[in-house]
Amino acid sequence: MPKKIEKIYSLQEALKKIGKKYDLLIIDAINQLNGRARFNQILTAIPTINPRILSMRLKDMERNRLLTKHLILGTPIKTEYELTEKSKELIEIIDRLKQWYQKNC
Amino acid sequence: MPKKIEKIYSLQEALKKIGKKYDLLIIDAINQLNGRARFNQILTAIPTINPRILSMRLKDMERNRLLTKHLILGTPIKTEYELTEKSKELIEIIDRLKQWYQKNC
DNA sequence: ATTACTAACTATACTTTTTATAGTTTATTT
DNA sequence: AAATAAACTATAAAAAGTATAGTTAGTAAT
Repeated sequence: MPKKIEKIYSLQEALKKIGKKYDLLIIDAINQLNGRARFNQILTAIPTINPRILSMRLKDMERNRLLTKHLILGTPIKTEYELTEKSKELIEIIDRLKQWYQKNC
Repeated sequence: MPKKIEKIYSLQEALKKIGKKYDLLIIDAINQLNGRARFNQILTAIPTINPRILSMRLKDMERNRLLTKHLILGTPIKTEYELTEKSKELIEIIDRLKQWYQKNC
């Protein structure tokens, strides 16, 4: 997509990156867990998500550089997902969404 | 849901109101059309949406007081959808999302 | 008086996404 | 050898979204 047109659709494009049902919830959950969290911690923090979707979303968000995956060898092997600068910049937007809900709903 | 618990989940609850695929796009489209727009204008402004989904989303957003529906009698009969105060307060959040995309993607 | 036109939908069948639930893998501890 | 733990993966079913065509109501043109 050419640069000029990109600007027009940037909301649409932004939502392609973080507009799926659980994207912002995952970022928020990791943030509440100090910016770095394990698979099962995220699973517990979001009561309605199921492991299949979480796994798929994490993989996708890693590809989009919203998360960094860290393997912690040992037994059992552990994984940690860390927010990137890119996703940290969404925290403020997430907080505004919460404020909007508190005020209006 | 009790008030105390509500706060914890307010992102989840906020996304229930405006987290579906086209909700923010519809609000943005109407805003670009000066805060009030016709069905077919919105349909044209969002190239990928189809009339079935638009119709359903508009109905739902009206129920949630994100939009006000106005009937304009005449021939053919026209409808206009207007942003409410509640949805106007989302415009700033939408703009921040666009800025986030411009900066990071 | 039929035909055409327009806005705003609605119907139907199909595809994609998400859910629910159970099972797998790897490597210890007991 | 059996149990435990973390991080998934498999399968079938339900929900959401897509594509395309058709409906309704009321003029306006032929």
